Amino acid sequence: MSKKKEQDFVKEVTPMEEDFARWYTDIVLKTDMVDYSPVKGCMIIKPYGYGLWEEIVSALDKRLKETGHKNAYFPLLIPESYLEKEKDHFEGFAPEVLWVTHGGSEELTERLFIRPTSETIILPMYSKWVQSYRDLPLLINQWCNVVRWEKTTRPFLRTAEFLWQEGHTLHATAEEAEEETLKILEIYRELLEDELAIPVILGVKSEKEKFAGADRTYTMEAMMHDGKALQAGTSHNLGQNFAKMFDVMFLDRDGVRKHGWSTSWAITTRLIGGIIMTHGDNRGLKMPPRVAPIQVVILPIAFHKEGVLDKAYELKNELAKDFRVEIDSRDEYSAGWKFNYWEMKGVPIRLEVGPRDIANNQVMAVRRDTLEKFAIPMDELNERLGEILDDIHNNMFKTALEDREKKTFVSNDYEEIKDMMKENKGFIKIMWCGSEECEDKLKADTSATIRCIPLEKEKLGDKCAICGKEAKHMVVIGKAY
RNA sequence: CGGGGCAUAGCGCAGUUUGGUAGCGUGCUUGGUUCGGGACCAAGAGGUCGCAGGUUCAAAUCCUGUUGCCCCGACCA
Repeated sequence: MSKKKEQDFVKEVTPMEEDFARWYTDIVLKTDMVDYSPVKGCMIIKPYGYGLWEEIVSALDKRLKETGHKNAYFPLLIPESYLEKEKDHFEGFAPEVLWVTHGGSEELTERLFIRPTSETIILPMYSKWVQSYRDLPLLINQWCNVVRWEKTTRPFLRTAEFLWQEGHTLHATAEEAEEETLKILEIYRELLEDELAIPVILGVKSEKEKFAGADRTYTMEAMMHDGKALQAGTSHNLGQNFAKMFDVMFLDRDGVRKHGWSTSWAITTRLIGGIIMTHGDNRGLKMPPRVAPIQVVILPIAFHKEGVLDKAYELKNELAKDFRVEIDSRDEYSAGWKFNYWEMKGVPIRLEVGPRDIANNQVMAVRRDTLEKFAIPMDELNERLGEILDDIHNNMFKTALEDREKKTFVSNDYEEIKDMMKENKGFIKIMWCGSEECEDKLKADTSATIRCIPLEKEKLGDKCAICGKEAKHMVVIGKAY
């Protein structure tokens, strides 16, 4: 299809080559995922955006339950006095904490803050609940909202209030805590790659980039269309740091009272931004089939003609047994308009049913990922659609992976690294000595950061690309959201 | 938090320079004709010009303040 013609179809969306940020905003608003709210940085997640979140939630929640985690709910408000014990950790969050000072017109005797994360309220509870090694491990997760009073906000990517899950576990040994941290990282990888079709690089954060109060932060990093990195989820091994802060102790087999070993881990509504910026194109969204709120949309064609509408609804009922399906029988829009509308919404498969199809006992199908159009015999429909959805998933993953590979470079020449980052080409794999000085220098010179030290090690040389001293790790660097 | 831009009908914009009856496109409503890649005709509805002060006979337009949104940087999931 010609450029010009393609433009006409999607006149509501700014092309991403022209202005990536604007493209993102257009998509997010015009596909009815969010709206702005009267409070800065707070977004309204509309049904189509929330439907996607619900699918993400259910895919992850299922996996967490299968691995023995239980959901609970802790309060939104935390008393100020709970901060005393964790001053260092809290300093990281202090500038973006929102305070509650009044109940009605009366000033509270003690200020409350709205959770930016819940370690502060959860760990003190654990210290009350845990007495013996027999109480461990404690594997709790909560789905909730948190508030971080951010200055610069963008829908999904950075909002003052966002939805997430935060897991908080407690273990009897360091080994178990480390094992848990890695197990969660693997679950997150499955969620991203097998459900959202987003390829990720698993790795460890540098000392500088890790969560305040963690011994070790594992991360998964994804690459967006513009070559920037999105931290898509983190899993922290907190060691005994928080247990010591909040006196979380248990009596072990050997009769000795010990501090527990804790972990925490989270994914957020930011993943929706990741889906948009990994898969979207100038026609709009491409929903990964396994979490798409609508997997199949049926468009009855020329449905004033006898039998068409009945057939379309009959089809819908049949498909609803296996898929999330919707029918668009609005009379006030033309077929062509609806094609573009549902493509912008990113629905993976569109089915057209018209008089000609009914006569041939078939439907016409169009894939959102390839825009291929083909006929499917009516009696094979459910089976074939299942296969096609899988194929769309695989194709989207493959395309995203190829895109990332294309924008991933290797360099050990600092001048070249600076030049490449100036053009924001994507990720660069470099060797690093491990010093914070080099990390700071890189950031000052290029505004890129060390995204992670990948779990898959590679040796690209002996010397740090920044200072030339002996290298310790291969790291992936990039500009981040 | 620094630097820049914007705010007028649901959405996109003109009008602001030079103060003087609130406009256009699209969408919306009603009726009709259409219907396999953004259809057409006709008639309608819709606005305290972001908010608060000020100047003036008169303010969308000039002045002051303020809020929100967007973009680029520093901090963060």
